[in-house]
Amino acid sequence: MSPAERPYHHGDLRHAAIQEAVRAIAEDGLGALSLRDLARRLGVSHAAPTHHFGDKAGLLTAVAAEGYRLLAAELRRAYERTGDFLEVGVAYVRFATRHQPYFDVMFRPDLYHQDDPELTEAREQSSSMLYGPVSKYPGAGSERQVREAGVAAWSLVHGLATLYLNGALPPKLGKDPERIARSVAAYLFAGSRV
Amino acid sequence: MSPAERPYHHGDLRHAAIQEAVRAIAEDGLGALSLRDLARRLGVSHAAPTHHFGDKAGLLTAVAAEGYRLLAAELRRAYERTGDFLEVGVAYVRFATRHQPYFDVMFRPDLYHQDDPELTEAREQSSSMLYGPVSKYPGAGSERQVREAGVAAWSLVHGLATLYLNGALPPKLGKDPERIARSVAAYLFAGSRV
DNA sequence: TGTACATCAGTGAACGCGCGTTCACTGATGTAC
DNA sequence: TGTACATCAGTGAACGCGCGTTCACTGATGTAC
Repeated sequence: MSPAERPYHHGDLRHAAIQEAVRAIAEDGLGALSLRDLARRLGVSHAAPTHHFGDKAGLLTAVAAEGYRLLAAELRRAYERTGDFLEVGVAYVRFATRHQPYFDVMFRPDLYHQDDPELTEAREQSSSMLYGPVSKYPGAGSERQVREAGVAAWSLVHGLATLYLNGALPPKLGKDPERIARSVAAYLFAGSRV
Repeated sequence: MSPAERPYHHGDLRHAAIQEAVRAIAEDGLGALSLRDLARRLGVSHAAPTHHFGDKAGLLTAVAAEGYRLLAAELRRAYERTGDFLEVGVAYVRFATRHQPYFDVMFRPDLYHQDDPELTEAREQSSSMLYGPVSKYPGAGSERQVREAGVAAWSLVHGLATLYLNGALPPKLGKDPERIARSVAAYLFAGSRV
C-alpha cells in the first residue's frame, strides 16, 4: 500500500485486525500468529493492535467471541431451516471445517481471557443452540437424560470435527465433512431414529 | 542436584527427557515447553536434548509415539478384561484425562514429525484397537457400516475427552470423567444396546 | 464561519527476554588385541 | 592385565531472531461555543 493510500487513521482497525488475524491463522496456523506480523499485514505500526486489544490475549478473545457468535447463528439457521437435530450437528461440523481459524481459537481457552463478558455471552448463545433442540426431541426423558444426550451429540460432532481437521480419519470416508457428519452422526440414538 | 550426584554421563537421558517433558507439560502446558527449560529441569546442558532428538519436533515425536503405545495398551487391556466395546471408549477417556500431556501432544501433529516410523507404527496399534472390536459387534453390517460406526464411537469419546479437558462440559455432569463417559457413551447405538 | 480544546488513533524507538540451533570441544566408555 | 583407539554423550559459548509490551509522542477528528 502506498503512503497515499495509507492515511494516518486506519478507520476501522479493530474489525480489520480480527479479520486479518483469522486470515493469518488460516494461512500459517494459530501457533505462528504474532501481533507484529499482524500489524505488518495490516500496514500499520506494530503497536497499533495493542492499542485496541490491550494485549495478544485480548485480540484472541475478540476472535473467539466472534467465532461463537458465528457458530450460534449457523446452528440456529440449520435448526430453523430443517427442524432436524441431526442437521444442527452437521452444521457444527460445517462450521468447524469452513471456519477452522475461529474453531481453533475457540477451543484454546488458555490463549484468551475466558471471563470476558462479550465472550461468555456469545458462548452461551452457542450452548443454548446445542442443548435447546435436543430437549424437544420425542422421547426425551428426565432433565438428566436430556443433558447427557445433548453432551453425547455435542461430543460426537466435536470429536468428528477435530479428528477431521487433524487428518486422523480413515481416508475411505472421503473428504466431504458434511457428508461424513451426516453418515456418522446417524449412529447416535440409532434405535430411536428409525 | 550437587555436582557429586551429577556425573558427566547422565546414563539414560533419552528416557528421562521424555518423562520430564511430560511432567513439564503437565505443570505448565504444552505451549510453555522449551528445550532449554527441559534441560534445566534435567540438570543438563541446554544442548543435550538436541543431541538425542535432533530438534524440538524430534522430542515431541518421541512423546507422541510413547503416548500412542500407552493408549493402545490401555485400550487392549480394557477390551480383554471386559469384552465390552463401551469400556474401550471409557478407557479412551480415562487415558486422555489421566495422561493429558501425552494426549495433548498426540493431537498436535503440526508439532512433530508425522512420518516417523516408530510413531506411525504406534499410531496404527491404537487405531486397530479402536476399529477392531467394533467389527465383532453383533449386527455389524457392511464394511462401510463398520467403519462409520467405529468413527462414530471414536468421535464421541474423543470429543468428550477434549471438551472435558477444556472445561467446556456442563458442571452438573460432575467431575468423574469415567462416570461421565459411561453415561454419555451409552447413547451411541442406543437402539441396539437394550 | 472560525477557533479552542478534548479525545481518540496510531507511531516509532527502546526495553529485555528466551528461544532453537550450530559447533568445536572434552570427558567417559567400551572393545579389540 | 594393559594399552590404543573408536565411539558415544554431554558441554558451553556464540549466533541471530522475533517477540510482547511500554512509553512519550504526534497526527487527525469532532464538538462546544
